[in-house]
Amino acid sequence: MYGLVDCNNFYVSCERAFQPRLLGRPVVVLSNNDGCIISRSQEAKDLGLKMGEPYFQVKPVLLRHGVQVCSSNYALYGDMSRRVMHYLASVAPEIEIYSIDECFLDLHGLEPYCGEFTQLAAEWRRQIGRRTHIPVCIGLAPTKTLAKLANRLAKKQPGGSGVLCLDSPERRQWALEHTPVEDVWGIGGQYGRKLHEQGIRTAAELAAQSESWARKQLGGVVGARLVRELQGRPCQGLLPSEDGSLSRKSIACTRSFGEPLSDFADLSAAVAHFTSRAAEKLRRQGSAASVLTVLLSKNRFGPEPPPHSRTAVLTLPTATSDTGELLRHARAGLRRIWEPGTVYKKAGVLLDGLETAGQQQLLLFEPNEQAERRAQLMADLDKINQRFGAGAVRFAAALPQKGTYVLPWVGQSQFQTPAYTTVWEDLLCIRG
DNA sequence: TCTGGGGTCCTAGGACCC
DNA sequence: TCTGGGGTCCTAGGACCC
Repeated sequence: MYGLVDCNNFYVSCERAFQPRLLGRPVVVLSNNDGCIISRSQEAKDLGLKMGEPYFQVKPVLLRHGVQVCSSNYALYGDMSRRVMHYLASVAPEIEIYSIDECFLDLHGLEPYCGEFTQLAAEWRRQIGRRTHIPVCIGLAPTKTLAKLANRLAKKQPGGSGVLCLDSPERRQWALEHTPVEDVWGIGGQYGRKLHEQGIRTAAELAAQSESWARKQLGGVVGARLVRELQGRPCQGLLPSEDGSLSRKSIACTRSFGEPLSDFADLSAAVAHFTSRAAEKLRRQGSAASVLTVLLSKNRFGPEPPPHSRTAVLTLPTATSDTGELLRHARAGLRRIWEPGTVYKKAGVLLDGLETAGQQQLLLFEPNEQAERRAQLMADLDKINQRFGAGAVRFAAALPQKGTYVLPWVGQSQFQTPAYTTVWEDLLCIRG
């Protein structure tokens, strides 16, 4: 049996956990620079507000209905996510953290120790609510795809228990018949339209197709796997990891600017900042990168025809996780694509060709003191920043100009809430 | 005026090589 | 009129997921 735990309207729920006055009211959370709506409470959904809608377009609607607006607060969401995942990892045999607000559970082998999966999941759900104030729903089924489907139905039952277990063929058939085909995991807009044209409207009708048909219609092996999983035959297990956190094949740090930038100096500082952040993520998962991509984008909504972005892909002489070295390559990449007089709206750094860190040193015949000292320096840097806050110690290349700490690429977050759980100064104060 | 970020996987044309 | 074939890399983009 597989489980899928999904935090309901996660970002909004995190804000509500520390601001109970937001309960029962329409709330939305905005993306970077207060750009788009990325999380909505049920009340906000009921007003017809859509995922990804630009804030400036729906502002009148938000005002009219008194919708509470929050800028995104990733320090808070990341920490709340860790708490939920940590609890699940302590009670389930295996977990796979699928995203910041979702994780798969592998419950195989647990059957002898629990009478009813439904009761067990309901207890986990209750515990998560008690410990974090984050509401979750749990779907249980013999495959990951069916667990996703069960979760979706659990969420839709008004006043339901928040748990749905598809442990019999009859329940699975019922669930498939009550799921529109476009809501199946892996069916997006394109495939959804295509299936409707062929008269396939529900997950049940899709599950009734043959594997060879799916192979032809839905992108080869991926489609065949999807149909098998809907039929209750598992073809994907949990992805392996030490603690549930997936080891990524690529790591990115990209950002739209608050104000458009043109100067090489500004863009260089922004790219250096993104490189530093990406390098930190890289070291956190114990990897080294052998390919670095620098990305510059113009305004993709502007009147200019595409292309709107340029990339420079650099193959590094050896895989590295050293911020200093990555900064050198990033700067060289930026030089290659930057054009004077061009107005840019976004930049980014992507790290690919990831290997396990340390491996590449085995290629050397003698121990490399220099490399060891650099590795120690990076470890110390990460330790200091973990203790005193991100960016407490930085490379000078990631500073905008001598003596200033104003980052020209950082935009407005008008409705920022405190980082309640990760910054001492932001700790919630309750007066008795 | 303002329209996110981080992933995975795939496609397709052109350059270049054998 | 006819004018190789196959491989890799580079670049830009699409589809899908959260």
